[in-house]
Amino acid sequence: MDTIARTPQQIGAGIRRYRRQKKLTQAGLGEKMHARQATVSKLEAGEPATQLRILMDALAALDLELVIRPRTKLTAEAIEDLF
Amino acid sequence: MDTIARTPQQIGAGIRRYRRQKKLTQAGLGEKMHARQATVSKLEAGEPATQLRILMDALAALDLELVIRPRTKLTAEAIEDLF
DNA sequence: CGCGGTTATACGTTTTCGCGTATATTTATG
DNA sequence: CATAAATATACGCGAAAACGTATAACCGCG
Repeated sequence: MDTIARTPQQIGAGIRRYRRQKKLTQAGLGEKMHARQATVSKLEAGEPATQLRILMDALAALDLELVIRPRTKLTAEAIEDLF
Repeated sequence: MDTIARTPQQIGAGIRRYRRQKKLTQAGLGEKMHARQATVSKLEAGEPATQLRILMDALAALDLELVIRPRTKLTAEAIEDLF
């Protein structure tokens, strides 16, 4: 399932979901992307000052990609995803 | 058209494309998102250490959103977009 | 319960942001 | 061309990340 993100928190939540799907720990992901477990923790927590490099490294390590697109109207279903 | 991004450079290029579509200058976008023109410039240049907050503020100001999804195979068309 | 694995947090250091301010450089337009 | 507008770059500063290392808090499972 694709994840819509409009805030750093939502990005973090998405990363976490995909990481768990792949049965990886934060430490395991950290190793793949050459970052510390603590850094992965902050990324997933949605720390707004996290650097883009960290995000992109995580996405690459999880074989994910970003799409930038015009904001969609929120469907009832999408609203559910916010929680 | 949606933009696929796997690197900070591609994110920057996407932002720039959407900004121009909206007939905004870097300074104009900067004002909307409470950042300096110089900061917008670095974001669009794909500076990897740009902070997530800056990216999300820019997306919000441009009425855009992110989607996180598994990497797609590159179609011939998508490969064109890389250049 | 108790424990092993996972995740959150801490401290000191190095690195780098984004800021204000200012200017160089590039690009568009008359 | 000339000139204005837009974009890239510079310097010094304060704030905060990511780092190594370590430990505390949490969570599932026997």
